[in-house]
Amino acid sequence: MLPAEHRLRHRDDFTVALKQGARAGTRRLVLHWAATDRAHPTRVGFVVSKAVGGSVVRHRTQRRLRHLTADRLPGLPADGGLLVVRALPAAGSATSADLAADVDRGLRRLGLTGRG
RNA sequence: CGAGUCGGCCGGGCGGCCGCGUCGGCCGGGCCUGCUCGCAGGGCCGGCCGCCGAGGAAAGUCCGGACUCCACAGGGCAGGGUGGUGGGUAACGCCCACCCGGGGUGACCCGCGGGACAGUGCCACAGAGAGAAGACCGCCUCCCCGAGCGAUCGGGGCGGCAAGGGUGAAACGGUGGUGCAAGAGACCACCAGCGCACCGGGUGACCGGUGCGGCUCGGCAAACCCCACCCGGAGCAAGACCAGACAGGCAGCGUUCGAGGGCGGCCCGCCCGAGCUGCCGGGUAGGUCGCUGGAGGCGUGCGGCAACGCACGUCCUAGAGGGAUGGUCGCCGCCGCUCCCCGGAGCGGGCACAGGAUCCGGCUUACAGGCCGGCUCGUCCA
Repeated sequence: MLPAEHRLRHRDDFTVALKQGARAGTRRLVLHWAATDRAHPTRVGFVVSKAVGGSVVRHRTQRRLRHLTADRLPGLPADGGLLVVRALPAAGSATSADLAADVDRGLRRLGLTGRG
């Protein structure tokens, strides 16, 4: 799991990131980013709908995304924000390398690569 | 050896590295409590090490229980469920054995298997008639008309009949005889079937036998219904506790002449009872427990046809909370494709169905590939 302080847990937070945040789409993913003024570490959540696949496929996809995102967590802005990684149907049949490339591409478009 | 049938089991294996989660240990930091004042205990954060870490269906959420709360879990109605018999079990709609009916040469398989003389209802199409039913074709006596010498034939009518034909999933017994104008359980014999009595076997469903009776009145209960038995309700987001935040106001009903409540409905009984309801305003996303050791797995022995039970020994095997299993590499097994020196090489996100969420017992559904065993039939050999 992600450390508790980095977990996005409440439905309202998801809504804010999805509806009000900046968006960057790739073939397999859509990343949503909403900067907040709260003094709270950056929180990350995942959305993997049934369109991606069955229960096994959905869980595997979310695990891959969580590990990929956890590796990149130190590079994200430290002053707080909400990041939601949403999986598109193509994510279910993608390789881990493909997903990693899409995560990096999405973060770059949102201007989140590298601390600072 | 071939064909078949039933049952049990596995469901990729081994290893390296990085990462994740529970638990345990060690080290460091800071916090709280206690006192004999430098030690003990508790929990928090970080690092390192070690153990363990999804399934046979974890699934569908269809039954049954454990557990929790509703004071107790009471009666009746309504409602729901089950439905051959006996047993197993905590319990079941599950399992085992047997009975009955049907299928198969057989092993074996299939059956939502109580009641249709308690009542009501339905039986499409076809058909005259679908139930105290019915007469279309048909068969027959008699009467009338016509033809013929006549036997007889044709047409019509009052009646009788239900054997033969025809319809249908189904038409109220079957075969042979007596009988008759023609016929018919009208009567007789045997058989089938129904009912009753007795005898024998079985715990029982039921089976076998003997005698008698009236000769016989279909099907559907997954139509209503009747009978027997079972079911109080809600569910781990149950529920218990800790910490913390806030702000109340107005209206209605009520405090022994009692509001309201007792978690699906109604009535009764019993119990709790000083608050309850509506509107406006305000607050709330924290933590701990429940939470995994159990009707538990495995082995041996005993009882039982079996399901299963008992005794002894032995083992400990996930516990999250937006939810831990991901990535990568090597070797092997199986599969597919390509290549050729016919045995290897190369390629491949190939290797099913599928991911725990309180826990068990079942059922049902999905499933690549594979292993083991019992039994039956056929063929061949001894």
